Amino acid sequence: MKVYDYECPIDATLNVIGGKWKASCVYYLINGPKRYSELFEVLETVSSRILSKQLKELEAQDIIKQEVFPESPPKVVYSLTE
Amino acid sequence: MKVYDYECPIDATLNVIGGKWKASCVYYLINGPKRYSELFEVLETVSSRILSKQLKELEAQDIIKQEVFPESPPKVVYSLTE
DNA sequence: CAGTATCCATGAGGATACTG
DNA sequence: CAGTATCCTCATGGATACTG
Repeated sequence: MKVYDYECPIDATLNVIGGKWKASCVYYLINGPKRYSELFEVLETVSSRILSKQLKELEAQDIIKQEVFPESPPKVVYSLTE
Repeated sequence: MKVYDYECPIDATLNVIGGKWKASCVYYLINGPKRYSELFEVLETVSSRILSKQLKELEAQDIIKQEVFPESPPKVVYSLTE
């Protein structure tokens, strides 16, 4: 949870959960790891570009982590970090 | 705190504190009522239009309340609702 | 002092099609 | 399946000037 370098804790907080779908992603991942497609479905109106983007940002902030299974078709699972 | 009519609690939450300055306003008001100009100063880089707008929205959501003292120069005080 | 009026910039988010 | 590439829209926020 590297959210240092913020003068303001509120800034830090909103930067983490401020994205339109970020809080929801984290929320769903509380119940355990989910595949990309599962998140995509449960979010219903998100576009794949946006979901992908927000997941990456959450990952960059060490909120969630990604696991790639080199299969065909590919399988990518997201889960919360500890 | 009328935040009904939301299918999603996360939506409700971000709608309340999602504005760039809203959470900060609420934060400063925890220590007691503040005048418009006090909030304006402490926020430093907010423009008056935006501050005004976000305060109104917080008011509309019953998060804060406004008190106007009919003096000259005018005095307007904001505080958290209970 | 506490706003409003105007006008402007930006980027977050979205739709759709395509690919390894 | 899990994204990327392109292109687009619009809300949010901002700068500045003005006013009761």
